[in-house]
Amino acid sequence: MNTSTDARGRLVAAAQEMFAAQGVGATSPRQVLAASGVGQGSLYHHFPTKHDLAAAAVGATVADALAAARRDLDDAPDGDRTDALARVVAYLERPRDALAGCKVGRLTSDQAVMDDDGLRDVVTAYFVRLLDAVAATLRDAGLPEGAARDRAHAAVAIVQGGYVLARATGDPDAMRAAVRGFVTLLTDNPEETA
Amino acid sequence: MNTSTDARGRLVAAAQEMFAAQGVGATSPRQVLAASGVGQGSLYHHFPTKHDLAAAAVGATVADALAAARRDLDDAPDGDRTDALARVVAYLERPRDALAGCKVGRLTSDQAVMDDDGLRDVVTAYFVRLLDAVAATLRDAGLPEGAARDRAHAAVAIVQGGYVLARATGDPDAMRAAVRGFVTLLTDNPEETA
DNA sequence: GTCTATAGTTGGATAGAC
DNA sequence: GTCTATCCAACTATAGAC
Repeated sequence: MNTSTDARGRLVAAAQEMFAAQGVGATSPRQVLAASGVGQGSLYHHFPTKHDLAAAAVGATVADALAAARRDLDDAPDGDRTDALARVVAYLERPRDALAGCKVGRLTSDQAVMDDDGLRDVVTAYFVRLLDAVAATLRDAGLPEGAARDRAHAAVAIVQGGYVLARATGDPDAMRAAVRGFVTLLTDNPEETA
Repeated sequence: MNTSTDARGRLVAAAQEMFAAQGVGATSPRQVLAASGVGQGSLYHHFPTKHDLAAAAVGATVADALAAARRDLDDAPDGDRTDALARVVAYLERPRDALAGCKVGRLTSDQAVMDDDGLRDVVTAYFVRLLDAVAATLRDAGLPEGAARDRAHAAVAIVQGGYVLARATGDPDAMRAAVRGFVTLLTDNPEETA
């Protein structure tokens, strides 16, 4: 892994950027190639098919996204009950490029991803782990299992739906309004029902 | 409008179905043509370009979706305060084909739609009107302007995000869990803050 | 490991007969 | 208004020189 790592790395980085901007299906290997600055032979040497390139790029993007979420959610070393709900709120309110859409969530309506078992599984794993992490934090906040899972689903849905609203209306404030509406309800109801 | 209406209608219906299933960008005029059963000449007679076909199909899909939402939200002829919140809950809990994704929401990550001013405007108008309708119903329920708008954004985001979660996890219950988590909070907090 | 050249397919769109 | 035949560009991928 000397000069080859560089070409490979540049290809993956370029692919991540283009996939985020315009989706996997709509991005051709040729475009990635042009953006990365490497030659055509290099691309097909490191990634024999488009699937291989997509797997590397999507895997890297998912790993980044999950790490970012965990930085918000797993902040406290001990189980601090009062702080746990604040960590979920911090996750919800983290500044996001709303008009760009979620790099991972957008893949769920990308035909090229959902038709490929390997890629779809990576996306599935991301959301399963994210939901688990949010639910665990809500249990730390004192919520019973059922309510924690339901509210975790709601929290992640708010973020994903916020992206959709922002893109649809062309207004980043649409996402912030959705988060605000949900956070107000969430923080006023910290621990009843299931 | 005699036999031509039939061919045109079948083309639009086929396009709506295929766009919903696999997106606009991923659907070729040739596929629509094959699914509709009409000949190639017919397609290009009624719709000179793919844009024209997409505009007709997306317009029809958006009109259907908005009408469905209004059936849930505008149910009462007078301003029934206690009933209004129930109408929003009915909108949220309406059975949906969660694994298929939202026919309109998915368009927001479709490059072919967002790059086309005409198509994007149709999608934007749908969400603006939907948000207005939900917010109006929440004001009927007694919420002040600011809270009504924020919670309307949250409600629509829950539905859109619910679709994303269901598709991502391959589990229709993921959407139901998100709706349940939100509805529980919403119905316990009918009218404070802004 | 990287390059240029090119194969084979499908994309969107048009021509011209009927 | 509808048909078949066809054009050209872009796509994914391969071949073979360096």
